Amino acid sequence: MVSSEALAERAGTTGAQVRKDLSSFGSFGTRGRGYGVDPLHARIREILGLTRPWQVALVGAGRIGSALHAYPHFRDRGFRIVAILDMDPAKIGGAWEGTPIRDVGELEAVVGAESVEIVILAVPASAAQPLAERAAAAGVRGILNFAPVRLRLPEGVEVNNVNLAVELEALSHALSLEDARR
Amino acid sequence: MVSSEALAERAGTTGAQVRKDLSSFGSFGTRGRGYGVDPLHARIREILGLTRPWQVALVGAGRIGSALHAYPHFRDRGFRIVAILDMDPAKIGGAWEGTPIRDVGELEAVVGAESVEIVILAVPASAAQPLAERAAAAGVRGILNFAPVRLRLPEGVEVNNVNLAVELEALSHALSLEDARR
DNA sequence: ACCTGTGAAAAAATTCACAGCG
DNA sequence: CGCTGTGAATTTTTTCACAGGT
Repeated sequence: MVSSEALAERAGTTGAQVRKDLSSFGSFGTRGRGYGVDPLHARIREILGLTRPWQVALVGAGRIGSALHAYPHFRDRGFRIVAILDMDPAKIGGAWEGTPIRDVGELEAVVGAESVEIVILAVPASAAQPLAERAAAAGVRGILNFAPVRLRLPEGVEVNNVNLAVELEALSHALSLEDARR
Repeated sequence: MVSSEALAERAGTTGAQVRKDLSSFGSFGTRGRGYGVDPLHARIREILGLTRPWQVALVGAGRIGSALHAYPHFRDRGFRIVAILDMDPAKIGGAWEGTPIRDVGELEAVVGAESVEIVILAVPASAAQPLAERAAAAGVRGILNFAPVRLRLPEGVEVNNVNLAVELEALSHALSLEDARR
C-alpha cells in the first residue's frame, strides 16, 4: 500500500493534489490504508492507454532519432517502433537493431502496411511540416514532434511538441532571476 | 512590427494572453501598431538570461548526450558545452567535435576549472542522484536532468526535468480518450 | 488512529472588454 | 482606426478541512 502523501513526495506535489487527481478517475483507494500499488499501477496504465501496444514510425534517423530508438522506456511501455524512415541515401538501406531504415518516400506505404498510429518526428525544422501533413493524410493519429516549429494540421491529429532548447532556456531564466536578486 | 494576435497564432495561444505575459515585464509595445520585432527579441533574450554565455558540462556521452551535443540550438543561444564526461573507459579519451570526453571522476575539477554553472545530466537513472549531488557540491547552479528520477538536492540548485516517455504517454492517453468516445 | 474522497474556500490563470495612445 | 495595456469578470486549479470508511 502507498499513501497519497508518499506518492506526492515522489512526484513533487501534495497529498491533496494526488487524491483529487486520482479521484477524477474513480475511487480505488482504501480509507485508512492508502492505495494498493498493483491496482493503482494497473489503473494508471489503463488511463494512459498503455494496456495495448502502439505501432510507431520513427521519421528521422539522425542523432535524436537514434537516441529515441535506443530509449528503453518506449519499448517498456508498449510503444513499438515498427519502421524507421529517413531521406539520406547514406542511411537508407541500413538498419538499427534489425529494423531497416527506409526511404521517407515510402512513408504512406509504411503507415498503411504497418498500421502506424503514432509518428515520432525527429527531423530538421524545415522538413517537419510537409512530413507531418503526409503522415496525417496517411492516417496517423498522433505525432510527437521534436522539430522547433508549430505544426498546422487538420483537426483530429494530436500533436505533442518537445523542445529541448526551451528547457535549457527555462534554467537560464531561473538562474538570471537569482543573479538579479543580488 | 508584429501584433499580439500574430504572435499568439504562432505560439498556439490568444492575443490577450500574449499581452498579459509581455506586460508583466514592462510595456514595450506601441499602441495601434504592435511590437517591434527586434526590440521584442532583444527583451526576451534579456528576460531569459541569454545575453551572456553559459558554461555547460555534459555528463553522459551516450546516445542522448550525443544528440544534445550536436543540437545546434544550444550553441545558438549561448550555451557552451565546455566539457563532456562519462564513466565508460571505451569513451574516455575520445572527443566529439574537438571536445575531449573525460573521466566523470574529474567532475569536480572540471566544474572548478571551467566555471561550469549548468550540468546536463544524460546518464542512466541509477547514476543520476550521486552525480547530481557531486555537481551541486562542486558549485553547479542548475541541472537539466534527462534521467527519469526526481533528484533530491540542497536548496538553491535549480533542476529542470525532461522525461521523453511522458510525452509519448500523453499522446497515448489522448488517443485512448478518442477511442473511448466511440 | 489512519487516510481517502470531496465539498467549500482560496488562489491562480485566463478571458473579457475597453480606455487610451499612436 | 488599430492595437496595446490592464482592471474586472470568469474559469480553472490548488489548497483546506473534515465526514466517513477500514
